[in-house]
Amino acid sequence: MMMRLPVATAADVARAAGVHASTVSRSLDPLKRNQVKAATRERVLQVAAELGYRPNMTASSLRRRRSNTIGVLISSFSNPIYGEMLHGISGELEPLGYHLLIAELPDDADEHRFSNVIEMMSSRRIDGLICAAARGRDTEILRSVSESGLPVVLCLRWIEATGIARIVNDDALGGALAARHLLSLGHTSILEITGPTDISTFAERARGFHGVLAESSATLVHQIASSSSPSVEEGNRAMAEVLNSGTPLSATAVFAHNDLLAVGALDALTRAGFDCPDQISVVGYNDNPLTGHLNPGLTTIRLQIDRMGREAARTVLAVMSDSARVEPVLSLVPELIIRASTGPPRSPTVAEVETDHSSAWVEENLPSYRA
Amino acid sequence: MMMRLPVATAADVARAAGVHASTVSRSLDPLKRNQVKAATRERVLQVAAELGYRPNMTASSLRRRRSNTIGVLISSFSNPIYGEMLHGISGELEPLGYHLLIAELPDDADEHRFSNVIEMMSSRRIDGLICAAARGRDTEILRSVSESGLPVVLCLRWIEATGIARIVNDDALGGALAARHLLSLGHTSILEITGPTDISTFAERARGFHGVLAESSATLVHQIASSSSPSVEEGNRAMAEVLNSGTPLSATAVFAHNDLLAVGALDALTRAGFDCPDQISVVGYNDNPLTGHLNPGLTTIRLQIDRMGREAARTVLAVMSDSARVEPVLSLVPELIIRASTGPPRSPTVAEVETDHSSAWVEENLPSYRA
DNA sequence: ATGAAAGCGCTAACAG
DNA sequence: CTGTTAGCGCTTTCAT
Repeated sequence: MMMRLPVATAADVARAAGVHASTVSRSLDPLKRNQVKAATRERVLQVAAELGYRPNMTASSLRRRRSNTIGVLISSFSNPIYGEMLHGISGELEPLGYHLLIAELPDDADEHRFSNVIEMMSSRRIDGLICAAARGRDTEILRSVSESGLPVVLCLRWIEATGIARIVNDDALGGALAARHLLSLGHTSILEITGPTDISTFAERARGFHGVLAESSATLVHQIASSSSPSVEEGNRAMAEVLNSGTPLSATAVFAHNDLLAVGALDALTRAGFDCPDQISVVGYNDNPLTGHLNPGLTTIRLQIDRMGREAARTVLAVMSDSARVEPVLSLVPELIIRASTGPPRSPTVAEVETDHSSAWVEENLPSYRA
Repeated sequence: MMMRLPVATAADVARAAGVHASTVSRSLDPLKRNQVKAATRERVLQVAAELGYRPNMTASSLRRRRSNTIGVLISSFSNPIYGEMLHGISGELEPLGYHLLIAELPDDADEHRFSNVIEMMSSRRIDGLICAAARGRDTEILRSVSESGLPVVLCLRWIEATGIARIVNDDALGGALAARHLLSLGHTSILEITGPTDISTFAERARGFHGVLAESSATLVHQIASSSSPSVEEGNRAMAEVLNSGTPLSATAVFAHNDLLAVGALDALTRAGFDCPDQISVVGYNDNPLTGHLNPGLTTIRLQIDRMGREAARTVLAVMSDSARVEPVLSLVPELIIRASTGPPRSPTVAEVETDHSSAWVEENLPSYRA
């Protein structure tokens, strides 16, 4: 199968077909093809195919002032949640002829770096931006970018900026689900391992969690895990620090802001001789791949990541075409996945312990992938 | 909708600075800035900063016939291996001012789709292509693309095409490591769950695995898992099929071509009452995140994915600047990670069973990420 | 050291 | 319907 790179230009095709370059352009434009006589168009398409003509998108972008490219900002390629999200975005956008300019923006990068990346993207004339890496400190930049006319959609993480559409998970609800689950099991002394709170996802998880606890008689031991990276190591370190603090562990349950922190905490607890779930319950967040197969299977909060990506993609297109009538906020509902890492506390506190294990169990639905 | 602020052009800066646009261009070009008198350059930079001037990369690309963009083809965003790889590629390329145009190309897509994506990328004037999604059937296309002059580097997966650089893992060695490990434990009847063999990674794993077995007295039960998707479900299905076939399971060990297949197989085995590793050993491949925390921890093959991405990035730059003197093949060495899912067979066959559990154990080194 | 001129390849606007 | 004209914004000769 011979295939050559676009070396023929519209002018070449025009010459070979005996027409003008603009007629070539029109013949290939789906919106203008019927401005061309069918016979002429046929001939142009025929010649174009023979020469292997592909319009030069760079020239087209320059002239049309649009690139059919959507910029996407993520905080890390290594986090499977972003893979899932990009899958959704890509699945929605590629069939429509849009392509993705993706940049990784680590959470410890400063705002300067952040605005540099955005400027680089807009200098490439992206038609819209999906930002899934926003931190509190980026509010001003994002607001001014949005006000300058670039269609922006916040995805996953939001910031305080009215006028910017956001597609997020209801993380406050997620935090509340975790809290209610632990309370319903009878836990009254709970430890929380948080992520960086200038990021909405973590701030909201904490808010929802605290809201529910405040209305109960349960006690919260608050433990900041990391202003840096919510990883297995970090969860391990945070938990070990508590365990080695001298005071015996009063908590009978742990809520970690993501699955990795939870796994790390579980490691530390297991090494310290605690049995999960008999002596300590652990709840994670995100429902990462394989969390259902851990030892024990991790109770966690599942998010609609793929759908979030798809909705963000649809929304950025909507903002591009008519920003006025775009629903500014879509908050997706998370789901509690109960597995084996949570159970009643060692010494159940009083009365009715609702063990909703059986009723709320949700069938596994892991993504499929290969190497 | 607020209008996009009129961005300053080089002409605007030139007018405000009292110079010609070409002087603006030269003042900002790192390679030509010393062709401009220092005083003039200062003034230009000053004005450019005041006006917030950013060169329009689209125009620049059109004129210079290069885009500072590298195309990357992956088979699925959902596979964490690609996240890791993109992290490496991005980490290497972004600091040098290159950006990534990434496209997802599912393994079940036809060659037509494949060449469409490549043409779309080259119509955007990508400066080079890193292909990590190649299947056997794409050989012709990739060869002709490479021969047409676009710098191409194969990453992760290779095809039969001399003249195209490749950065891959030594998957044959990986397969051999798995085989030697199982043989050293004393297994003599082994089942293999393969991935699609028109993809080099899986074909090589099988080749290396078979090579070692052929020199032993062990028997292989060959089981094709999927021409489609090597997922948990697929491993589950494949294993269940064997277990339900009527004949009792003769194998005492399973080698799955990736971790997901292994986890699925393990599920099916556990449900059928087999204890791992006492009654059945399982080896996976890839060392996905959290596999070390599974129940039991999964013995698997770890790859240098991040490094592979970095090397691929460096290599594509090398091909772009001087394709003649590029080392055409880099094969990275995989590593056996022994965990709890493998042990001696139920009825050890004869003599010296080398249990290398303790000696070859490797410290966990999971990537850190957050949501 | 700087300016003038000439496009890169495409498409919108305007004729006819 | 189709051709002509005129750039998009930048970089590169080629002069000076």
